[in-house]
Amino acid sequence: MSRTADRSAQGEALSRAVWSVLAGQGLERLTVRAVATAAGCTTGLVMHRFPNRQALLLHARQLLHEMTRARVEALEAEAATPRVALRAVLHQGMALDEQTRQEAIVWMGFLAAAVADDQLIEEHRRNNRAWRERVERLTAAAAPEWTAARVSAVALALITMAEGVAVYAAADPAAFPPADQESMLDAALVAFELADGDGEG
Amino acid sequence: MSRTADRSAQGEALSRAVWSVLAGQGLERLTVRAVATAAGCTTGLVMHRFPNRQALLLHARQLLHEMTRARVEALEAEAATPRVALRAVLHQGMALDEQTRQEAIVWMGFLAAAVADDQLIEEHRRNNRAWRERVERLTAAAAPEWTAARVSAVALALITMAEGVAVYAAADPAAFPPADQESMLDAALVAFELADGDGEG
DNA sequence: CTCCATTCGGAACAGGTGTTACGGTAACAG
DNA sequence: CTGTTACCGTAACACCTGTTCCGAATGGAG
Repeated sequence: MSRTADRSAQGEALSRAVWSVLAGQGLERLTVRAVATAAGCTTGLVMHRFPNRQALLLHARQLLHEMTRARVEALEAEAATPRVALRAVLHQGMALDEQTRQEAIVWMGFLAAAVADDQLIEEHRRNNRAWRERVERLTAAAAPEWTAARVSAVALALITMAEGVAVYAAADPAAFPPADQESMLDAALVAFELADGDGEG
Repeated sequence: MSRTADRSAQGEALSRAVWSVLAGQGLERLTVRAVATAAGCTTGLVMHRFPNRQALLLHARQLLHEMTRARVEALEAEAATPRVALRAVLHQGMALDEQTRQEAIVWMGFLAAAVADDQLIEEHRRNNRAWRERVERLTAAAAPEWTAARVSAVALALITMAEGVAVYAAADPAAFPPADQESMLDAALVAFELADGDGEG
């Protein structure tokens, strides 16, 4: 049965085409024809894979989440300590190279599209809450003596900082070079007493 | 000469209509007709006030910046100490009520639109750099003994945190209530030793 | 009042949009 | 080989987009 494999492979290719258009031309030019051109096919194929444009966007959004989730879990698994894991997970969310910069633009494009799309906003909220819980869990593991309230506040600060700087750097890479982002992250981890090397008790 | 006053008043009314559509219907439905409907006029008036849609969006973007700048400068002027000013300026940037929540959505919408619009992205970068310089100046005043590098890193952390949480809360108000945002901000200010009441030397 | 300039509503236009339906074609079963 | 089936490119469809343009109001000047 190579048919289902082909179908899912095509779905992934089309989702990547959605990301490509979203990153390169913006939400306003994210048309079915632009996606088809980016994927090297025609609108016919697109509309045979997905019932409509909304479903195409939703699938691309879900696949983006799934890929970042896999990447983050790999980083978490190979980290020696919770603090290393926390830093690695936050680090990968910033816009440090062209790849992550485009991801930030795409993430923002989906968020802007979600304003008028119930399914997309629901997907965003589900993913975002899972993301928050992950960072809260890592923060709690990195500072076991903290209260739940402090864990929540600090985790929220770290999350919004990483996502915020990713969006900032995506929109103005020259003004927010990777070194600035990293020194910001490390300054925050030190300030919150979450840097590797701090006492943990 | 009530004509120029009328013109600028109409320009402002149309810009507010742009914000309204952007906040309520999203970037994809931000059409000239939708703006005209929101402003209670026809497309004819819109196209007589602005040469094209791009100029309309740019004016709305500039007006948004001008209003937030005025609000921030008023907060800064009435603050007793640099630390109070810093907190107030960061505080107003979060999404704590319906007004600021919509502003965050509009800000994000403009940013998403700027991906394919050279003038909008230039405007965003100019405004963003001015914003960064303002917070760096406030941070330096709040912690005079710091090095420029530390001021820059901490200011960037505070900026991205406030803007990031605004976007998060705008997209999911139930998950990020004002209390969470404020405790996050205060936790960060305490951690960076910028809270009112800390020693300043 | 007339005359004129300005303003703006509304229709019209060309082009682009999402979506549908029709044919051809390639692969596979017999 | 033939017949069938799934697949997908192509061309249409109706609608919506930004923009242009014409004519009708409006209001002040002489």
